[in-house]
This record gives sequence, C-alpha cells and structure tokens, in this order.
Amino acid sequence: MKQSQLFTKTRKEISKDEVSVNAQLLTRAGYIYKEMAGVYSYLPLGLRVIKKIENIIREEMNSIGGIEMKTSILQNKEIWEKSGRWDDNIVDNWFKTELKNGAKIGLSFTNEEAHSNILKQYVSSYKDLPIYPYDFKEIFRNEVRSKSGILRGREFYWKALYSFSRNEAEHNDFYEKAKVAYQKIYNRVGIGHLTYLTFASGSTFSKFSHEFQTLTEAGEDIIYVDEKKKMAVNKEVYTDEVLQSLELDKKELVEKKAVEVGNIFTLGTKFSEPFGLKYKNEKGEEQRILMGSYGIGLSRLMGTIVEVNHDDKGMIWPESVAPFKYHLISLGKNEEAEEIYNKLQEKGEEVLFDDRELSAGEKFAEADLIGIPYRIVISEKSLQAGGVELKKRNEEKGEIIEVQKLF
RNA sequence: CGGAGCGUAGUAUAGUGGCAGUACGCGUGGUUUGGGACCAUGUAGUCCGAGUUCGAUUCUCGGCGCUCCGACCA
Repeated sequence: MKQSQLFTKTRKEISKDEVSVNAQLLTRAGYIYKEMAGVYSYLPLGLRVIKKIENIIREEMNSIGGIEMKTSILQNKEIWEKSGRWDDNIVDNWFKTELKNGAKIGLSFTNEEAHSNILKQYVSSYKDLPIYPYDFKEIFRNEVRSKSGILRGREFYWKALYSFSRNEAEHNDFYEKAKVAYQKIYNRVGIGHLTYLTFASGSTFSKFSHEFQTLTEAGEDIIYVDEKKKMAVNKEVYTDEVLQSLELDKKELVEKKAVEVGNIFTLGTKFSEPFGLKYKNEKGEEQRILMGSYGIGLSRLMGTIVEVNHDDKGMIWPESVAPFKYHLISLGKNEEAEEIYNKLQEKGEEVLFDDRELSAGEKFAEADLIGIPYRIVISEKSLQAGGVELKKRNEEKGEIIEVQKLF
C-alpha cells in the first residue's frame, strides 16, 4: 500500500488525558480512533493487525478441531433466562435494548447461552460429539469504568470457543490440547516469553480455571510467578493450600503485574443442564454433555503486544502481527523506489510504501512510530553506496544491500 | 458506585469579567531533502443550557463528555 493513499496521519502529540501506552501509541500512529470511553474504531493499520492476530488464532483453533461459526450479537432474552443470567442482579454489565414492539433484547456479553441453545437442536447422539465451535465476535460490556486504552473496553473483539464433550476424559483431553494451542498463539504473536499459564479461581466443576497472563506494568492483575516452572498463581487463589496442591514453593515465586490475555475453564454442566443438552450413548442411554470455555480478547491482545513491544520512538511489531512486513521509504523522487515496490508486491510481500514528498526526518520518525519490522530506505546516498538500506525496527543500524537481494 | 481533576482551532496547549494567543497541522508561493528542515503568507476555536452581570470563554448551578485513584470485572 502506498502511504499517500492512507488517510490516517501520525501525530506528534496526544492529549495528556490518554495515559495508557497502548492507546497513546496506537492513536498517534493512526491505528485506532477513540469514539468514546472504552470504545475504539480500528483504522486501516489497526484492522490489519487485528486480522493478523485473528488468523493466527483461527489456525490454532482449527488445528485442535475448532469449527468456526458466528452467533448473533442481538440476543433473545428468553435464552438468557434459562441460565439465569438475564437478571441484572446476577449480571450487572448488560447492554440491553428493546424492539419496536417492546420486547427486551440484549447485546451479547458472552456466548455460552447462544452456543448451548443452538446446539440443543443439532446434538442428540454420541455420534454428534465431541464438537468445538467458536466465534470471532464483538462483545459488549457495560463496565462502570473502562480503562487502559484497548486493554479494557466496553466494546471489544474476541474469540470464544466452547467444547462439548461426552465425558470427563474427552473433556480433559481437549482442555489440555487447548492449553498447548493457547501457548502457541502467544508464542506466535511474540509475547510467549512473557506469558504464563496461571492458576485462578475455578467453579463447582473444577478447582481452578486457567488464565494466560502476560507480564507488564500495564496489567491489572497481580500474579505470583515461578519462572523456572513457567507457571503462575493469581492473587485470588494465592494460599498455602493452593501452592501445596500445585507443588509450588513460595520462595520461588515473584509477585508481578500482568494482563489476562486469555482464559480457559471447565463449565461442566453449568449450561448444558439448563439448556437440556444431552446425548444418547451406544446403548441408547441418555448422557449429560460436559462443556468448557476458551476465550481470547483480540483487542486486548493487540494492546498487550504494544505494551510489551515499544520504545520511546514508537511501536515495534513482531513480524507475525505487523500491519506490513516492509516499510519502503524513498527519499527524494526516484523511479527505483516505485520499481522495488512493484516487485515486492508481485512477490506477495506486504509493503507500506512511503511515496510522499516529505523530509527524511519526518519519514523516519513516522516509520519508527508505526513500527513496521523492516525498513527499506532508497535514496541517492544508498544507491551510491550500492543499493538500499535495510534496517530492522528493533536495531540501531541498518546495512546496505544490493537491490536484487530484496527479491 | 465512592473520591478527585478536566473540557479553549483538526491536534496539543496559554490566558483573561470587556480585541482569545502560541506551536503543530492544513492551504498557497519559494528554499530544502539521511532523523518530525526553513522563510513568507493564509486558514480555523472558547462542550451544551440556565443564572449573575451593562458585558461571561472566565463566576455560579445543571447537563453532557473525558481522565485518574478506589470498588467491581460472567
């Protein structure tokens, strides 16, 4: 893409009101636009990042048997009454509205009910199970106080997968696969080294839930990390008894701030019961279905990646989620730049081509802010030196390479 | 939901009971071209409503909105 066609512009300054690093950098660089507190629009660059993250998650979910679908955002009150979660005393962060005829409806804040309700119609035999449907979807939560830029919004984008299993062994098997898939996702988006499988409070169906927590000062959660075992415990279950059951030594644990970038938990029959989700086994006996829940907030994940990958000049995107791989910058007018751009495009590379007539300093400053992993500079100077300058965003110095080596 | 702060051009900010200023951006002309370059010139603003006042952007009240701390976070 040519930068002259990108309508967004970078900004040197931002309101002192915007304090979170992710919102500051993403706003200044033109990735997101704040509509209101906790609600952001995704501009062209931002959407490209979200799509990259989405594809990584999709690949990992598909690889463990996930099957993608999309449940509606407007939700029927009746199905939420089945689980008891329509009641504002039970769930206080609903966005509710109504139809012209006065019927009350809600904007989905989670997906268990929708999935359970749909599957009731399609699952009846052991032959139909197990299944692992998932959504990418906008979610709405009427938080009393949203904060931290895109880390905690009132409207956000997530992936939610639910497992529907025939028995505990089958459930546990998938649960373990999901853990591995999740860790792969964090590795692939470049924050694996800072992300810990964290034990958190469970429910009647399991002692613990599991969170994936990424270490950063921007985090809202306090966790206790065992770096050697690559495990952590959320403050909410940090007791001697729990540590003992997990075979963790208090002396090895360090208190850290972290962002919850995903969580998985066993639902048991919490939803299959009220929705009457059952199946018949080989003998024709009716059996209960066991569920699990596996969520990742994509917008939060994007914000977290920024929080842990930036310097004083701007963002430093991991290649896997960067909006483009190359930022091609031409200084002064030259036809070679256009040629390089076309060739890279033909090769299928993602290139942002800064074809504007601006000063070198301005182009470099903007490039650093936008944070694309590889910067290619072509100028009189580079051509005289033998080609183009190739520089990684996270390295100080680039090197001159022959133009041909780019392709 | 408790506490605190804030709202002035597209952006970031200053200031004042009586002409609203600066920087960036944007437009035009020119000089520049390896770290947000320079000169000239133009452009554009007091969140909404009520009150006090001869006069309110400024003071008072209400609304709306933004931010921070805490509580909350299926």
